[in-house]
Amino acid sequence: MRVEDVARVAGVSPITVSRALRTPEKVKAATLERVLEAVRETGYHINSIASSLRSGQSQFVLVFVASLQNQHFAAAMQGVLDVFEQSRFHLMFAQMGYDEDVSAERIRSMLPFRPAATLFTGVVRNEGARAYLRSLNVPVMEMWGETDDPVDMLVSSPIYGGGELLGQHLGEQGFRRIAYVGHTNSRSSVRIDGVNAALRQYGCEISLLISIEGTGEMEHGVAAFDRIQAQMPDVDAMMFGTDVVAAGALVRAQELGIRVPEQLGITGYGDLFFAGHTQPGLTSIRTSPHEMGQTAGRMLLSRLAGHISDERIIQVPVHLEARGTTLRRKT
Amino acid sequence: MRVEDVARVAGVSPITVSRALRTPEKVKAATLERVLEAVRETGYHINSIASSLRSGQSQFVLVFVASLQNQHFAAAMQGVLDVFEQSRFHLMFAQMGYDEDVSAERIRSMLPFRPAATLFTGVVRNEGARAYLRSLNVPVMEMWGETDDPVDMLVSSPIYGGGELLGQHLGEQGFRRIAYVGHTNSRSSVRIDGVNAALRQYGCEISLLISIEGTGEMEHGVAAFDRIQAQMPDVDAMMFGTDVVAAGALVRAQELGIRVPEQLGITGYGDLFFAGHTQPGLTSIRTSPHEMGQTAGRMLLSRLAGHISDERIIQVPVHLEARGTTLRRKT
DNA sequence: TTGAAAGCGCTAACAT
DNA sequence: ATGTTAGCGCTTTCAA
Repeated sequence: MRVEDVARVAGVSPITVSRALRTPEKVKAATLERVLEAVRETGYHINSIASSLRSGQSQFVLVFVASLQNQHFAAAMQGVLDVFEQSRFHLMFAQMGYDEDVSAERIRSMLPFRPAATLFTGVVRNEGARAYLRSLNVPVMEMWGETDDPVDMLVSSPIYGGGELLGQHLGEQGFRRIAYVGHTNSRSSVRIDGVNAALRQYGCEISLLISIEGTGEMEHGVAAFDRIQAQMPDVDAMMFGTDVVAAGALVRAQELGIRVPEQLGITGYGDLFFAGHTQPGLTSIRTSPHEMGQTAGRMLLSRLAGHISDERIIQVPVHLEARGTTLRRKT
Repeated sequence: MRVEDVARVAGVSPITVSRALRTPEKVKAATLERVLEAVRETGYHINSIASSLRSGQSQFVLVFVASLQNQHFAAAMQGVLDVFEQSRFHLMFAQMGYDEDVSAERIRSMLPFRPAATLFTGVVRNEGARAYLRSLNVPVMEMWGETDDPVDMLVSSPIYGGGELLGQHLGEQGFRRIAYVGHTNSRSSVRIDGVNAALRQYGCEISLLISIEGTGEMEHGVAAFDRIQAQMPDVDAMMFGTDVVAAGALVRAQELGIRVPEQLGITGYGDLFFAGHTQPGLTSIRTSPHEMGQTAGRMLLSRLAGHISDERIIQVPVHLEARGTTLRRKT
């Protein structure tokens, strides 16, 4: 089934069929009706390959995702899928590492065709890649990163602010000898800065920083717990970059009979499904990844529909979930 | 940059460039060398839109995923991404529901271009869709379902077998009054059949079946726990379709001071990251979703490379992880 | 408002 | 082993 077939059935020329489908307002109502009827009758579906080739505009949105095994990214991508579901666009997935260092070459290799838009689960730091993306002249969505200067649009979670909330809370609860365990790349260091800024009001900062890489697992929390106890016996709070690792540390504390939060405070990040159900409940920062994905998807769709907005940066707020692992004072 | 440009630099005709890239063995070594050098020099990347249009073969693998918020599916998709990373194929993601009832129309709407292959995180039950997929004449990969008759290929997790392992284990540990909480659609009912088959050797079957829908959450486990206790006060084991829901029930049991496993056994399914770390450890079935994704990806790639195998169905084995929530006898 | 002609970039089919 | 010609299905450009 090709436009030609539909055109014959409708008694018009192929180009009129094309117009009826892409820009119906440019076709007389009666003609439009005939064409749509012919489309229904023939079961025609556009060949978007041919369409893309000729028009130079594809219906592909290129999505670079750090890892689908990271629940936050997976949830966000589901949000993006939800939003694009009803649109004429298709999502193509490719991997980027965790390091925000997508090269221009990597992107270019994914661009045998001109994508309608691109989306990254991170900020693109590589200057060559940024320049290349700008030169493509299509909407670019970055997510999660903390930056004042996105290539185009940014939907982010206030990482610095999340750190501040935790630091503030720990300070308020009287914790002073604090260790931090997590990624220490550019993205995460912003969070650490936020923690320290808040803690300074209480006359302290993070005393010990332990760097872990890759996807955090509970075992990492167990190991980090022991390492911290060895290096810093007077530690009174441990902060973890993700809830999963924090949960591992919590289990370890309980094995060793260390009382939480009296002797030791523990915080996670991300407010995963189990955070409210551990014993005691794990203090964490609630981000809203699925909502972030939907927001990013909607912004892209709106832009693809030709709407231009001045709002280039959207912050989806984070919330402190103060629970049993740190609550030791009435507030 | 087009083939023409590369051809000029290499001093050959465009078709030779095309051949050098697609079927290097059909080009003389010296010519190949010159062409590849010219490609490097010009930074040429093939326009796969044009390539697809002309050749009728796209480089798109169409992936229908139930939900990326389901960790098993997300992990599997990451496995697929890993495998396709180095290939010339691109992955396009679309949604299918949880209900294994993808319609032919839904698939057709995603096929304005002819995909090189398709992959589903489930079994396609709809007969129209199955017929349509067969008519496309491209590799079709289904995953997870229990079926003797996949459209083409199937990488599955032995659902019946997983149920059997759990039923056998519970029987052996002396549990007899058993409730099951989970999905009850066609996919899951196979698992329940497996449980019952094993339990029959011990003279019992599942006594109470509670159906829940959608993504299981810990709260569902709490609610189901209370409902079971009310309807079946002499229950001695509760089985849950997913670890998350099981973890909710475990928390509830502890709140109520019910001793696990002495008074009550609890099982999950999926062996999520936390299963070995709850107190006591949660007995579960370990599937290997990331590995399943890689296996499925490799089978597709192999098929796309022209290798034909008789192995249409691959079972990625599951393992019983017997832990504290059910271990009450020396075995 | 509609149509005719041309061509997007590549590769199949057919030569040589 | 390499080249020539033509055309995939659509939509741009230009004309009526």
